[in-house]
Amino acid sequence: MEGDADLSRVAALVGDPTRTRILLALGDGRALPAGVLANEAGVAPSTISQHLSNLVAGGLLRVEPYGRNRYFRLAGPAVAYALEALAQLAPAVPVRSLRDGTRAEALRRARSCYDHLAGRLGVALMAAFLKQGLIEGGDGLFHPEAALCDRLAVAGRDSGYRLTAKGASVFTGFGIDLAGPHARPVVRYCVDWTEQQHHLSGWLGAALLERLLAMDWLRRAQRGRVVHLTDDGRHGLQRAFGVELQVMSQ
Amino acid sequence: MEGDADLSRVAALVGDPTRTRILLALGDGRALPAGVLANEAGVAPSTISQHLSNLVAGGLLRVEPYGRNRYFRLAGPAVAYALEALAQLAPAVPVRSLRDGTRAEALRRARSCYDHLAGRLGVALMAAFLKQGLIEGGDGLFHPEAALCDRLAVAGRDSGYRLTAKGASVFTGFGIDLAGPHARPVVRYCVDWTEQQHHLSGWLGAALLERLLAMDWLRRAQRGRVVHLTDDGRHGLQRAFGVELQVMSQ
DNA sequence: GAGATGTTTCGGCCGCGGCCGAAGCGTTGC
DNA sequence: GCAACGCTTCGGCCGCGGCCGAAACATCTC
Repeated sequence: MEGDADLSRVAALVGDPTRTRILLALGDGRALPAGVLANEAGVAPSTISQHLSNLVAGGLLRVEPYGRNRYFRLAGPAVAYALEALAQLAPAVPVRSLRDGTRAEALRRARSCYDHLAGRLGVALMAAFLKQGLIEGGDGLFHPEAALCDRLAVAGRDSGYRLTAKGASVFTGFGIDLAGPHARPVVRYCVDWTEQQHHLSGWLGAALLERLLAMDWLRRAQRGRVVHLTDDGRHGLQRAFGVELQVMSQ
Repeated sequence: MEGDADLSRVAALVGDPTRTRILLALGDGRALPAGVLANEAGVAPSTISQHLSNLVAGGLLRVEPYGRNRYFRLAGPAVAYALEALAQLAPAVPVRSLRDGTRAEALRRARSCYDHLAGRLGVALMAAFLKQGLIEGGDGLFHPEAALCDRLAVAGRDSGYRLTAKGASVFTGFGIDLAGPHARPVVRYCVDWTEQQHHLSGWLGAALLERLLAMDWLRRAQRGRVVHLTDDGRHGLQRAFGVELQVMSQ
């Protein structure tokens, strides 16, 4: 009979308007520094700081210090699920909650993360690249900066993954020009927030997304970070990289 | 940008310890009067009344007046899902949340509702009885008292379902003695809370559960309302009533 | 080092909201 | 009818917690 106390404490954390704004701002898995969140929530830095420390103490947020900034993000998919479940209960417009439900699903399916692919599609591509031997490595260690996605790419360290000779040839054949120096590491990875697995980022990740959009294998949604896989794209990715995509269309 | 206000309002409703106790007390779909809830939560009647009216206004609870009592229950499965999702976030013991998860699943699968069967098993049985012509009728109208399960069986009105001649014969052959007067209607139904479909209650519902336990086709869990279907039970129910039970074992 | 920027800690103000007891209203039962 | 019971409404008390500004702390830049 102590579970109720925990439950209400967690719910009370979500139940403050300012904290709700914080959680929703981080709802898609981004990591944002305290100052940005203060601005977004419309409260003083001191206030946001207290809220953030409460949310971290309550296990809803994780904090990743980086330089003089501290980046906050949702502690995991379970937090987002809880937010979705609560949003279902909000009266508001039932139509909107339905549309938002499909939008959330689309976001989980395939989205852009800064400048590269994320979601189930991003994870599936990364898995295919490894299986086909286009990329190798991955030391299994936890690289904290990877969780921040490309946001901090310039400052990042070795990702643990390397492009293979076969990979260089295949990607070149795919229309991606690998020659010349690049301002940032060619191969990096992020821990995909919804899938909890790696997806490709770095220079190659960005070039790949750009190329897929140019070929019309992917299309950006009008608003937001969702991308849609076209029929050409589904067939093409399977032929080019052996990607197995179940119900990935649309 | 008004969704956050709704979300935080709902979360704030859950985020009070007393209200959490109310919600958890109703967590399995029961309907309880205000006085019982006041007792359970340990607050004065006036206090519980305010909480209950807030919860109803917030769409988390439904109220069903009956006589001089007012019965409260969760507004729907979505509320229970949200509570489960929040409970997942409660730090506590991660082991416990896993066990509770399987317990919640078992509860959804098959449970006793007062003195008869509910959950997926109860709904599947009801469907089989209708399909086999053991019971007929069901006028499709909403009978509010049905939602209260057998708690109010004595005071209930006509359920809309009738036992057929074939049904009388089959149930008699199954070892249920239908002869003689019964203190309450033989056939009644409840709106199953997790499945949102009808399951059998009334005198027959109680007699059936009793018989299934006696035959060791069902076993009660040590604690709580969960019942487990034995292997004999799964095969027996399929043979006797043509019940299709997919992954119902254990 | 000095200054700029980002973040946290502290102290104090203030309002929201939970709590109770008393009184009011509706239903049931004799 | 009157009494008992269940629940709600009202008024008032009180404490928790969100809010801010000021100051301290940490980190990067020059």
